[in-house]
Amino acid sequence: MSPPTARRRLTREESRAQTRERLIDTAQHLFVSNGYGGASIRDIADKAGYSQGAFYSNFSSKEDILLELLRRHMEAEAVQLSTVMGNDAQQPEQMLAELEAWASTLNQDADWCMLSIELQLHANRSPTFAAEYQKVWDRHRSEIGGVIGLLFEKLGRSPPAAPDELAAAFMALSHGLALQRTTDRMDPSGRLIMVFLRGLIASAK
Amino acid sequence: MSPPTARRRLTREESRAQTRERLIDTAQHLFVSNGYGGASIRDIADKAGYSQGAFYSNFSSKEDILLELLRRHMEAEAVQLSTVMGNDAQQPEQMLAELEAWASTLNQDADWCMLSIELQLHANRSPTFAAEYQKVWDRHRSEIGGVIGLLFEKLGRSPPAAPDELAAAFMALSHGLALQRTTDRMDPSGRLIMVFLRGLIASAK
Amino acid sequence: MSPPTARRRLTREESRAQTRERLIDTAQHLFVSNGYGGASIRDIADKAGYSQGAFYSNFSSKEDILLELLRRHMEAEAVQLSTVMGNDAQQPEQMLAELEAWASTLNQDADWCMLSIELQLHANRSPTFAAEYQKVWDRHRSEIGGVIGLLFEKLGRSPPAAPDELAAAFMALSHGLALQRTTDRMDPSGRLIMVFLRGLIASAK
Amino acid sequence: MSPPTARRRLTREESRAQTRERLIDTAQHLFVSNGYGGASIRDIADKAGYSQGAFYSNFSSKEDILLELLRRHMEAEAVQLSTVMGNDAQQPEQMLAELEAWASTLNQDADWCMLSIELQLHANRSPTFAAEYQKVWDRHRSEIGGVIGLLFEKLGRSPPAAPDELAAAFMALSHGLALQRTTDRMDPSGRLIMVFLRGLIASAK
DNA sequence: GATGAATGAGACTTCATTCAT
DNA sequence: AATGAATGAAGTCTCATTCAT
Repeated sequence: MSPPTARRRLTREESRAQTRERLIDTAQHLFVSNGYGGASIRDIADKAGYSQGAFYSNFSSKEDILLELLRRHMEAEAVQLSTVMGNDAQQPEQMLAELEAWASTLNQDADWCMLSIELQLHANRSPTFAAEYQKVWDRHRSEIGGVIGLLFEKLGRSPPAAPDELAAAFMALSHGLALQRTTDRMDPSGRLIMVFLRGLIASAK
Repeated sequence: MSPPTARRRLTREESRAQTRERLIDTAQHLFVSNGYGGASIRDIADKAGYSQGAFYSNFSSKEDILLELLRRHMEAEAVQLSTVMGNDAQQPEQMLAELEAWASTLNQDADWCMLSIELQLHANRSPTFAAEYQKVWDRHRSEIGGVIGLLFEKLGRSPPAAPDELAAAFMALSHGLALQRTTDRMDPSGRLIMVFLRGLIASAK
Repeated sequence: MSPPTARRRLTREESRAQTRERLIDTAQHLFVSNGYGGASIRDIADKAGYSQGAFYSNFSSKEDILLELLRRHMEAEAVQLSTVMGNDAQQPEQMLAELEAWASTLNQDADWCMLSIELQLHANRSPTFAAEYQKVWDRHRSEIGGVIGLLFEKLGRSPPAAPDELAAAFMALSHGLALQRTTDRMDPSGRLIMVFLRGLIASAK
Repeated sequence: MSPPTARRRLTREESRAQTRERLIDTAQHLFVSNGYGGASIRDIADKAGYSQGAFYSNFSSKEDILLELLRRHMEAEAVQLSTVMGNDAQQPEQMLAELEAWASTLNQDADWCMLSIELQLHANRSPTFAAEYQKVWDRHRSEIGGVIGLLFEKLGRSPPAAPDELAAAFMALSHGLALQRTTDRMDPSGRLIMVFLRGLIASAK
């Protein structure tokens, strides 16, 4: 009945998905700028253009939407990493170059890192959330740890600490730097991360 | 004035100071465990053993007590650093040893780092607070930056990034690691910081 | 139209009737256990296995389904009473025995009485509902009153109060006792009602 | 400073007590007319002339104020009963006369009985509340049971059911009749209760 | 200096109901 | 006939803050 070229009216499922998506986006922005506790559901719904009830027909609670953000965060980070580390037959120089490319992405979106921090903070406070968080976190850390281990292996050197620990340290560095970020200052996160990584390599035997 | 043997009744000023002190201590604990937003003034007053009114007799607002915590935080960190870096005629080996001692103190009290994070988070959200925070932060960073610069100087090498940036990075690392801390896992913060520092030195020319 | 051997697909009307029936049953259970105000339409629909929309396809409002329950309640009580009081040429002893049988049915289903109470409570609060309720109630009371009047007549005694009042009192007694019912205590409603009835007869001249 | 004859400014305690009292009174009226579930804390506070916060600085929850009403209800009923049954050396005729006086008080305040019903209903739904309720209820029932037992003893007859059961039945009767009460009809509760009581006596041997 | 009752705004959440699908 | 996403009002409760005592 409606011509295929015209902007089609959304099906019910699409419409629901759109609502969900808008709420999730808005929630992310507000969690980042006001913190999880500081962002109210009223604000999220209002800014997304819906009623509070719409929020609750899409999410069971405030924590529920944070869980959804956690899932997406993890997924996106995994995708990002696998994109960077795509070709498996690599020279160490290539790996370093790609790591540098990856590190520089961290600069782009401070929001992204701030969300990590909010997730971590909330995990420290809500046992329910902590359980989910731990799974995601452990997996991500061990993926990065794998990359680091591989790098040192290809360089024929032994890493100065367990790869997983180094992975955690790099994430810590990145989060800590995000925390320091102000709007008026240029952000050196990516560069500093590489400085530290080169240092580790230099000190490895 | 009061007989030395009897338990002296506190003067009015001492009593007031005691109240202040107890409120500050309690506030710190609660800000750390619940976050600034998650800690209520009623909780602070209750747990400190006072009424809400007592809080407002000593502090003008919730942010006011956070400012006081900020001041003390800065002061304590300065003292800590100057204790470690006391003797100014030092060999690089001594400096490293003392830095290691300092880094290990960071393990001791996760609360300390979490407070840093809460301060930083609140600075990102409240312009009033941000102004005060920036002063303290800049000063502290440049102090640590000084130590790092001096270290490289004594080693006769040039640091792989501006000393202030490196200082910020080490603080970021320490905060990021504190954020990861769970009760059940041993905390490798101090050790990792030294691993990274040695890396920097190794890569410096 | 449909082959008699196969499980016949429900006609549209039958299907609708089934939906209605299930919703009514579920509503009754929930009104009884949570009260009219405490039972939500979402709960009713969910527990009945339908959507909220299905509810509104069958009933115009929450009060509407309560009205339907009222109608059925009245009808069922009338049937119950007429079953018990079926043969009109009776001896007083027979009547008492049959009343006893009837009274004992009140023990069986506390839910039944609790529904009466919910209906009465809602009638006290909603004028719309009260109008309908009053009709049903008056009719039921006068039916029971008729039985009581007849009993005393056959006994050749005059009742110690207007039969309708006595009827109301017996219903009150039964409802009040239902209200006291707890799961862990055996319910003496039927027996107590007979004790009171025998008392009335004994005191009548 | 203020003359003793002038309307004195309330002390803090008096003021608090006044607030509590007004909230309790208002709550009772609203619970009776709208039911426990139908009365909102907003309404209670508003009609009492306070903010919602004032409610919560006097009661910890909605159930808490219902518990307070329960306590007062019990106390008042105990007082009422002991007033009626004051002189312990009584003739049966006196006792009956006094019981009649007591029964007639039940007519006065339908609200009183409706509150009983709300208490009972809520006890059937909230386990927390049920525990408290049971204590009060058991005690009250056995007090009335005592009076009934004594009456039959003085009459030299044995009651046609356990005195406690009879007590429960009379309370049930009174509650059930309260439930039937409408504004436009005169209330025969007291009279009917006496009719039933006389019946019991007449049928006792 | 300290109290804590009271405020008013705002938190999260549930509800009866509507309406496009 | 039935769906269920969305609404807007209302629910219980907590908060930072004020002020008479």
